[in-house]
Amino acid sequence: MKHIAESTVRRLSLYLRFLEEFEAHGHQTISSGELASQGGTTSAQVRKDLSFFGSFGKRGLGYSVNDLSSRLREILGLGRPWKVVIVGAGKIGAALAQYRGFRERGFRIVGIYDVDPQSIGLALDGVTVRDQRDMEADLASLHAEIALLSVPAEVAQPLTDRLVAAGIGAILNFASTPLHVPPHVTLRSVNMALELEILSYALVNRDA
Amino acid sequence: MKHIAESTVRRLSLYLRFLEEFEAHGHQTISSGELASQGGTTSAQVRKDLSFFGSFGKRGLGYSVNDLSSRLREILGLGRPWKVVIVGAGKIGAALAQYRGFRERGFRIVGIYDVDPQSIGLALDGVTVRDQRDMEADLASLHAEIALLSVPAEVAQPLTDRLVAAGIGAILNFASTPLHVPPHVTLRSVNMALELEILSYALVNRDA
DNA sequence: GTTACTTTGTGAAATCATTCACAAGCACCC
DNA sequence: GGGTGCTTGTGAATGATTTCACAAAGTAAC
Repeated sequence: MKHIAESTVRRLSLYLRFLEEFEAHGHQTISSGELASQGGTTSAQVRKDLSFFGSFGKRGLGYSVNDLSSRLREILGLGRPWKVVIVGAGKIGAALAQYRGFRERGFRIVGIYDVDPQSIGLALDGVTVRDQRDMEADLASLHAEIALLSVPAEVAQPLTDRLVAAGIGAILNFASTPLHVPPHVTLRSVNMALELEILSYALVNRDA
Repeated sequence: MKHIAESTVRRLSLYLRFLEEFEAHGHQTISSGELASQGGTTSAQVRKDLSFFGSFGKRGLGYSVNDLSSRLREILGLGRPWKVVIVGAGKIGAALAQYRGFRERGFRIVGIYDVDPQSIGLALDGVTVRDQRDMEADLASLHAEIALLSVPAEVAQPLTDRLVAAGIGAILNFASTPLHVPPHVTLRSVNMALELEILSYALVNRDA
C-alpha cells in the first residue's frame, strides 16, 4: 500500500474514539461532517483519510458507526491485544503502569523493570517490578512487542540497544533525549519539556 | 513576522538541547551538519529553520555554540521563567510535579490543584496540593501563564473553561479527549494511548 | 595576496498534505 | 418512477514543508 502520513494515522485514531462515544450513545450512523467537528478538522479531510483504505460510507447516509469502528480497529492493528513492557519504574513509569487508557485499548502491561532495589518487588497495578537484568530473558519468553521507556536520559540509549537486541518491535520513549534505532524498529518520543517550550514560543509570539 | 511552522519550533527546541550538551563538552562552534546529525535531520533543514529568524552563523566556520544558544532561548521565550500550575494531582499530575526537566528549563510549578480530600494538603516536590476551588483566586494573584491538565477526560473541558475564564495563556492537556479553547489561548495535547495506537499501526503495516 | 577548503544563507524545485468542488449514489416522498 | 435532498469519494488545485544546489563569505596556509 501507498505510504500513509502519520498525521492521517493520528486522525484515524481520533475518529475511532469519537465513533466509540457515538456507539455508546446508541447512534447508528455518522457523517464525515459530524466526525470532523469533533476532531477539529474538516469533512473533506475525514473522507480523504478514509479513502486511503477503502470506501466505507454510503452516499446520502454517512457511515455505519459499527462498521467504521471495526474497520478502523483493524486498520490500526487494534484487533488483537499487544504485549507491552515498561522499562523504568520511576514516577512516570508508575503513572504509565496504572494508566487505564492503555488496557482499554488492548495494550497489556506484561512486565515492568528497574534497577533500584527499592522498586524491585513492588506491585504496580498488578504487575511486579522485576530486576532489569531479567529483561532480556523475559522478553524472549513473553514476546512483548512494545516497550515504554521511562528512564533517565543518560541510560536511555543503552537500554534502547538492549531492547532492540532482544527483538522489541516498537518503543515509546519518554526520556528527553533522541534515540537511534535500526529501521525495522518503530520509535516515537513524547517529550514533555519540549511541548512546554512550544507553548512558551506561542506565548511570546502571540501577536506576531 | 511570517508564520513559523510548529515542526520548525519543535526542531529549534531540539537544537537548543544539543547546543547545551556541546557547551557542556566545551565546544565553541558547531556546524549545521553536526547539529543535524544529532537531531536526525539534514543540514539544509537546520539552516532553513534558523534562517526564518536571522543569520546567526559564520560562513566557513559554523555557529558559535554560545551565541546560538542565547538566540534560540530568546526566540523560544525561555529567557524568563514561566509560572505553571498543575490541575489534577493523580499519578500523572504527581509525576509532572516532580519532573526535573521542567524546572531546568525555567518552568516553575507554582500551584497544584485537586478535588480529592486525600490529595489536598500533600506536598509534591515542595508544592502543596490545594483545593480546586482555590484555583481561580490563586491564578488571579499568581498570574500563572501555563496550566498542565492531568484530570479524567470527563472533567477536562469544564476545567479548561475555568482556566480560560481565569485568564490562562496556554494549556498542555494530558487527558485523552480533545479540548476546545478560544483562539487567544494556546492548547497542546499529549495523548499517550494515541501514541501507542500509532505504534500499533506501524507494527501491523511494517512491510506494507 | 592568492589559492584551497569549508560552511552558511537562500531562491528554486520537488515533495507532501490539505482543501476545493463536483459527479455519482442512495434514501425518501409523493 | 421521477424528483428532491443529502452525503460520499475523488481528481484537481492550492498551500505548506523539505530538499536541492550554488553563490557568497569566511578561514587557513604558504
